[in-house]
Amino acid sequence: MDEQLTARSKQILQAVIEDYIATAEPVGSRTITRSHPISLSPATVRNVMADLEEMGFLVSPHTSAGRVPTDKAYRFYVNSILSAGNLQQGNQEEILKRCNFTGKDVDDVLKETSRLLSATSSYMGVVMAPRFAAHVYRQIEFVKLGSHRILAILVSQSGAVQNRLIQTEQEILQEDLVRMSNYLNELLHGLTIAQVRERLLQEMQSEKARYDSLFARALKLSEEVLGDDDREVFLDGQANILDQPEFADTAKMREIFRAFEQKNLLLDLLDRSLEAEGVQIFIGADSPLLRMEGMSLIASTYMTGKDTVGVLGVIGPTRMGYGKVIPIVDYTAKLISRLLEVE
Amino acid sequence: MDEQLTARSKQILQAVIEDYIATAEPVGSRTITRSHPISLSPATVRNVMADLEEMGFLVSPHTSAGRVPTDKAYRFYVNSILSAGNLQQGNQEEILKRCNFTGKDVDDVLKETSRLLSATSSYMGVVMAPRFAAHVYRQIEFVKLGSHRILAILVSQSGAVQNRLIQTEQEILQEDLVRMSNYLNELLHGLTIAQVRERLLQEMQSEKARYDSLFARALKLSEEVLGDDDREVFLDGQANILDQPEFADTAKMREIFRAFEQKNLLLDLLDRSLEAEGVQIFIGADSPLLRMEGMSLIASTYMTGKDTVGVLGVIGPTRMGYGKVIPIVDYTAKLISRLLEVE
DNA sequence: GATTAGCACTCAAAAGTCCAGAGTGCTAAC
DNA sequence: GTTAGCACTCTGGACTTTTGAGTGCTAATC
Repeated sequence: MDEQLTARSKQILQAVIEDYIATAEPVGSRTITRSHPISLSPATVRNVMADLEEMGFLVSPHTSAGRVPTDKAYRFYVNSILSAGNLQQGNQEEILKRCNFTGKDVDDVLKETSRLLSATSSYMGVVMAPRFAAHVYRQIEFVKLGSHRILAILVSQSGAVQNRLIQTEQEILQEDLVRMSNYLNELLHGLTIAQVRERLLQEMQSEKARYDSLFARALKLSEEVLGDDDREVFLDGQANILDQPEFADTAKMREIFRAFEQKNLLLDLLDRSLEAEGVQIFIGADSPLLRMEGMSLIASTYMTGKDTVGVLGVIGPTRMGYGKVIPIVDYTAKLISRLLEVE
Repeated sequence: MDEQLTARSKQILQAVIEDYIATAEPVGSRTITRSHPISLSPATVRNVMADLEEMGFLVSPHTSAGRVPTDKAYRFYVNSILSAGNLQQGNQEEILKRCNFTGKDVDDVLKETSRLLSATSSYMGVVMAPRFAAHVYRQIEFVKLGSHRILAILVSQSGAVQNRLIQTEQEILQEDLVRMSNYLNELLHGLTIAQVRERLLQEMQSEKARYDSLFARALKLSEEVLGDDDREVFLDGQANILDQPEFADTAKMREIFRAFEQKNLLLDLLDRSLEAEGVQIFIGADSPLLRMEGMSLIASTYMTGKDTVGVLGVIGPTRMGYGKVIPIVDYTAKLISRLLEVE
């Protein structure tokens, strides 16, 4: 990947990228020599830039404008320049100061986290909730609301709650409901929700279900609570991208908002980041969603205990303050992991 | 309010408003005579329009543009022209087709409703959830997750669920938790959450709390679940307003998004609609939020049984298709009321 | 007396023109 | 290898012109 760039080219590439990140304007040879401590004349810089353009790191929007970094340049920047230690520190206090998670349930915490990410990065914050299936079963509870209406509440070990309103055909007695949940709590204790699902299927075919109709009905009810398992995504700070000059044009903006309205595109992207651990960076063409809109994603997985369960991150323009945002995402992911572990 | 407009002026005012709603361009005398079946010459229409301007129903952005309806005109339109029966029907099938509420809990239903409203109106849909305090207490449940971690779950009669993670200082035994919830369920049965709150305060001062420490602790725990009672607001379809030509300019757009990011402004506005029953219309200057952004709100209260509990509605530009949206809001409110009643 | 035709006038938006500035590539000198 | 110099290019902003929709007024008409 290193493609033998000389130290000088690297330095100049870095200068171009950082100027562009700061101004969102194509940057020219002159500007660089002024704003960076490079003891070269503009003419020399021009030569180097021409080479970099040749190699595909830069493009000029038209003959006589400055040059703009390509996705390839950003990738190189992130991998070879930033990782060499140019990451900024010191947002940790800000993050800690902003987060108040006390007494919230898991979903609220994650929602709050997306807000936190967007506020500290000033781009969009995104959090994908753990797949419910990954949680460990803790308890099921049936609350009778009316003669034919039951509220089923499923609680996981980590405190996530899923509830569902169920209309029943026959009336079920309160005491039967209690017996049912006792059945189930014993049967399902310690399994993950995914395992629970399998187990229910098994049991429904079992001898016991055949002669014990109450048991059978219990299985059926509990299956309903497990019904859907769409992952939730929390997205916050859309308004932030309005401030990015590259999206000033209305048509562009509309496209972006429309794209992010469909959370499934976003889900696909986040799903991919689940595959590897730690911080990952998707730049432009890495994903259909991002490519179209000229955006990047900095994502990190987070865990409960030792299981990777979800992804959180920041979405911004490719021209994003990577040096600042990467540590933010990294730190936040660790914070959430720690939080979920204690729980 | 009728301010003696002649039938002809009314007709012309209506024409101006409807043209403007359709095109978002100032409308001139010529345009009207062409697009409406009015057997008058442009010159005559001009005279009438001049009168209407005098009366404050129209303004011209500048000398030689057409004219634009004022808020006053919209109000007149909504009250005196539309209510005379120009409401369109026939969105009911679309609404019914789009809504799938089966098996969702209350919050999900309301969220889905805001989506429904925005999709059918093509403006923004907004739903304010019932104040939790208005719900009737049904049951409280404590689930022990760890030695010092308890999940408290509060269920209302209508199936709304509120849960809270609580860190305790001393460990509480499972069986004590069961006794606690039994206490509370008996004590609080049939009260509204608001009453529950008062009752808890009373009880905490009582004799019993003084000598029965378990009881006292139960009270304290349950108080925590009641902690916050911020009303939830679901807002959907922000992207829709991007399509409105009057907001094409980026600065305007940004303003709007920022304004709606702070849900408290929205809450204030919606709170006001709670005061009266049925469909209400706020146009521009009626509210600080709307005035600034040139928007209107069509809202309706909805109920559970016979209690007004929440508000839902549509927010769009003042130049909004009132004739279409009013019935949508009305019908949706009734739909939700019916749904919550059965529950 | 209400309605209409005619006309001079106004103004904003669109199209056209011009200019300055930033930038480039190339060549020749250092 | 580096740099100075120069001719060339292109965009964006300022300024002007044109166009067209619309107005208000007056005088003629129904």
